[in-house]
Amino acid sequence: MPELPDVEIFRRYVDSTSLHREIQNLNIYDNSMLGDISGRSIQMRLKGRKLESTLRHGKYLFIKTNKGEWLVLHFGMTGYLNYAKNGSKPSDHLKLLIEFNNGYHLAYYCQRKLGLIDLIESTGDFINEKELGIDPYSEKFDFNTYRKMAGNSRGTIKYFLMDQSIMAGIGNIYSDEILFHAGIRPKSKSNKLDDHANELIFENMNEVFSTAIKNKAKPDSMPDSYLITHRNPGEKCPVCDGKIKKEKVSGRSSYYCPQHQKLII
DNA sequence: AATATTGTTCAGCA
DNA sequence: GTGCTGAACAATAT
Repeated sequence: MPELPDVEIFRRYVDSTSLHREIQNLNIYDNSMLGDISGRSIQMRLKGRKLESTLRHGKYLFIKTNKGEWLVLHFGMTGYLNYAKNGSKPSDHLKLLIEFNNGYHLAYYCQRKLGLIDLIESTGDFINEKELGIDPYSEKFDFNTYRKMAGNSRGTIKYFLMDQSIMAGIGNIYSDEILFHAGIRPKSKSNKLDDHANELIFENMNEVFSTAIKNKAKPDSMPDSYLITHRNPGEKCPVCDGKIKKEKVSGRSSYYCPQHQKLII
């Protein structure tokens, strides 16, 4: 489920646990998740180094080493991090283990192996190669930029929000959440939305991100007025009298409330 | 036993 | 080129 807010939580987690300590040992347990580099090479290049800072773009987490290289982590659908004492029993699906010289380690788990572990020289080049669009949770992102992009897109608003080459970071869960609060149905046409509708989406996008991040991106900690814990067909809408509906949009199961979310075509 | 999850990438079609 | 669908990738739950 790791989308923008989840990865932002991971980023802060690394910041508060794993920076400025020497890497004593590093192991990779699955070569199928590597980018254009061998596990051995990552190990050799990171041993004895320190992690210095972090950066997030969309659903990607970049961790800079004191050599200037960046460790890249993508979490696919099931990836997560855990910082713990060495020797503590590792869970299943351990893919990467970074042991520090203070007796603790940072572990990366990924059950369904759809993530990525990589080591790169330049985050800018990486973002270009992956054709990632602008990160919607950044200073540079303003309403005018958003409005222009939405107006130029001919597909559904759901497709637009989830297209990583337009904006990077929004997935199935949070696109539904944003549209739920904006009161617009997922199948609405992106370029048919007027300024008011676009403003609603833009505002709620920020609201949803900051709320999710504030609550550590844990579904159970989110306000009850959020869709995230009510993603069941037929369940009562948490903000009106409607009933939650499920519909395939852009290849994904999309949940919305037909009562308070308007279809704009 | 089939289906549904979750995200990315790619093939194929209009 | 754009929009969109469906498949593949993996592993698990219902």
